[in-house]
Amino acid sequence: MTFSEENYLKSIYSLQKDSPKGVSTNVLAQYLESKAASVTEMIKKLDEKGFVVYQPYQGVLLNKSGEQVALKVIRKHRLWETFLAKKLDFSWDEIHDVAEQLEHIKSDKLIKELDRFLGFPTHDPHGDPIPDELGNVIKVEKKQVSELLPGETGTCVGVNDTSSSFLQFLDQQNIKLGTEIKIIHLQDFDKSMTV
Amino acid sequence: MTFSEENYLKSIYSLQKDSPKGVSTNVLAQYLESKAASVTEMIKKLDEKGFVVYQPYQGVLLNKSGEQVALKVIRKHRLWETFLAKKLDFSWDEIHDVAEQLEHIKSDKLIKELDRFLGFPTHDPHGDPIPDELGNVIKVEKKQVSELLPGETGTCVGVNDTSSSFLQFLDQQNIKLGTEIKIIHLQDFDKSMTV
DNA sequence: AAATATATTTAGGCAAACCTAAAAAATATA
DNA sequence: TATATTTTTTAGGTTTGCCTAAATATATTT
Repeated sequence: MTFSEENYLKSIYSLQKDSPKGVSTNVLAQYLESKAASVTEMIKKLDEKGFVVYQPYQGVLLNKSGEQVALKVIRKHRLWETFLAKKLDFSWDEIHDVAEQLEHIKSDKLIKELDRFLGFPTHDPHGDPIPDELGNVIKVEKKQVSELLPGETGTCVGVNDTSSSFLQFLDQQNIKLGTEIKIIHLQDFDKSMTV
Repeated sequence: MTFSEENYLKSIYSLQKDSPKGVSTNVLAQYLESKAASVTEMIKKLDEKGFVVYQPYQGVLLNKSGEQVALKVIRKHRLWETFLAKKLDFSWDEIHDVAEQLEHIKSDKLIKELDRFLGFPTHDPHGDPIPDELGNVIKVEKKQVSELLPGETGTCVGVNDTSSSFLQFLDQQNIKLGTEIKIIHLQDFDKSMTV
């Protein structure tokens, strides 16, 4: 399993939730910052190897085996993100790029020991659940801040926009994971305030 | 700088101590478990890029720039080995293969933070010195156990043979880093005993 | 010094992963 | 439905890093 193959499987995993009939070549290419022709080539190979189901012009979906690989990579990614944030003083917006590299390290013992060292965390610093060794993922009910009404309160469990600028903005506002957010007033043009 | 290029520079660094006039193509090929033709190709590229001095048929040596890269990779390798051994319960003989992968992760902040997290270690679990950020390496006077005379005492600071079987043998004999070794009796056929 | 042996380089190939440009299929529009 | 547009695939190239086999240079023997 090469780095590139792992990245394809991980990307298909993320994208197939929104396109359950098949992830299109173009969408995948854009997500991977690659070209459609490269994607066609790779998913044909992944199909031959038995990780995905690919039907020309119909898009691609993971099968059981591909999903297990994707979940293992995601597990590693999120464990490393947790390590970087909790043990190494990395800030929210710095962990992703490094975890993107660390997730490809091959060593079952390493995953196991890292998990133990971190105290078997269930969620990463972005609030996303960490799949367990068997590939099971805990689902959390999430609401968008925009869905909250004035007076309502929620706990920040994650973010959708992971751009550096947005994460830095949150740090500046002292909004972290677990921070309670209360909508004090809602302007007509959608303006909310935090407590 | 690719993984492969880093491995070449690291290998040349290790080998050039014993062949200060130039590391031969064949020796390098054997060390890297590769073939002479592949080595010739790569060192020509590294020469063009300005990391080594290569003269056909005369072998290859690192220049300043190549040495700095090699030392940085070695620094990362040894910091990761320290991490695996001290924080993740990896045994002496298990750390090398994983560190071999981790040493190629690219992030200056990661090295810095890992160093701090480990308490700025000066030596790795094998007793080898960890180069500092500037590439300076502490030299330790080492003696071979075979150079000690009966009655003399020394402290174990490292091993030369890093094979699994030998490291397991040492574990079994309860010989660790820092273990004091005293030669009690020396048989004619070179047989020593520990205290 | 000539012949043989060894080490090194050159030449030509291969697989992975990417690319552009052209062809073909699917979808949308008139 | 026929035409135009978009999406996807195919065909042909490129780079990196590896290989084998053949050619060439160096080293060792005799």
